[in-house]
Amino acid sequence: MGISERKQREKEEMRRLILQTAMRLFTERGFESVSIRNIAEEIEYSPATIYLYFKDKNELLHHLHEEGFRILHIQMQRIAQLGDPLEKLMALSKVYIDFGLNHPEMYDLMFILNAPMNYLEEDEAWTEGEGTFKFLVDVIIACQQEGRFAGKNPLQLALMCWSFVHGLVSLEIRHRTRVCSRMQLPQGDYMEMCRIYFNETLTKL
Amino acid sequence: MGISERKQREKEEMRRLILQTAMRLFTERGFESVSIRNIAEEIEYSPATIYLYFKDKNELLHHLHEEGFRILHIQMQRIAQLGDPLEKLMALSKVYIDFGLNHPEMYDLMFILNAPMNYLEEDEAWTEGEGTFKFLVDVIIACQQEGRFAGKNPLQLALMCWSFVHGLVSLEIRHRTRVCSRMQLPQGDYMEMCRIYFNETLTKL
DNA sequence: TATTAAAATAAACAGTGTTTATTAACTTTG
DNA sequence: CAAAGTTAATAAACACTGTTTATTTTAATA
Repeated sequence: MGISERKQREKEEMRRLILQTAMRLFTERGFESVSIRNIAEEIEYSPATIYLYFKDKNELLHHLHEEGFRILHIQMQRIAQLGDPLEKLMALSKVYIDFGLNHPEMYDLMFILNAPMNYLEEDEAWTEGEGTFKFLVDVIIACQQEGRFAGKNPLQLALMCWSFVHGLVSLEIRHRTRVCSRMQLPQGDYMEMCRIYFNETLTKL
Repeated sequence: MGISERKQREKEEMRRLILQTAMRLFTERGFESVSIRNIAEEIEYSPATIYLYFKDKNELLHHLHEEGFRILHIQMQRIAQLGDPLEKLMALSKVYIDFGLNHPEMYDLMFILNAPMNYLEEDEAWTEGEGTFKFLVDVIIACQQEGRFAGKNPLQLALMCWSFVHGLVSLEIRHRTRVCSRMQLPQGDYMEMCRIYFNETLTKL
């Protein structure tokens, strides 16, 4: 009997419709301006219906944050084709920064907002973040196999690199780089800073 | 006639009472769990009274964020007494990171949350942030006067340093360093990372 | 077709930031 | 001192929020 299979399929389609609509509204209006009611209205269902497909708003946001990681990982795939590990590191940071600046709402959800983390249990792993982090660690280990960053803990170096680019993106997204706009610092020249960081400083290790 | 002066003083006292109570509740329970009604209840006034002293919640949060900068600046004063500019840079980053980790709610408000920025007009300066940033820039210029970081834009270097430490603190505060807890990276060894960043890499410029 | 199971919803609950009309308190003036 | 005027405080409402429960509608099975 294919009915239960069709129902399963319809349920899955509904979940995707909700997620898709939510994603569109969030990126259009921002997270602070979209409610469960707004999403329900957009898909022409009652608010309570959404709770038949998602436990609460945190679960919904967690799923959207997973979707964000899928998009980021697609961008990251291209880096694997590069030869030089240090070039990989530069390219990875460019992909990361571009992603953050081009999809600020998505980046917010993935790396700044509490909601998707609140969905996780106390000791539950943040698998999406771990996957991305491991990608960075592997690039750094590849650098070390070429003799760079000798004797340094690759995890520590990875966290340092991540902190640097996350700092740049999150200060920008949350409008703290306003301090620079009054000064003569050329705005948005993030890759130049990455070049200094990776090519001129980190490589000296 | 000292009556209007007394009234002025009472108004100021009330403002301070509200701010003080708000600060206490926010640091106790976190920003997401404290409402205007909670603050009003705590000081035994009606919610509407708070709106006689502050235009809206953004203004209240902006004032609290100013208070946070005052606390941070007090910590930063001690650095002026140090001789070596590079030591100053290290000490400054330590003060900044310690502040963030010891006062996560305050740091959140100052460098992550949108609210205090939303209070500012479109083209209005973020004076608190600029003051702190300028302090960092001056330390870096002092380093350059000793021959370090030759030919580099001090503002750019300042943003790089800030991004690095902000990245560390904000990833920690928003629970993204969870990715490290599963791996063998020693948690919370932020000053070691700063040492590598400032002493082993930046100084090579 | 009647019964059973599933899906969707209306309505309510408890909360939020904020505004308005009303009351209470105090200051100034006649 | 009492009346008028001014300021401070509030009760109540508005338009929201996330979420739950009891009810109704829809669809599948017997």
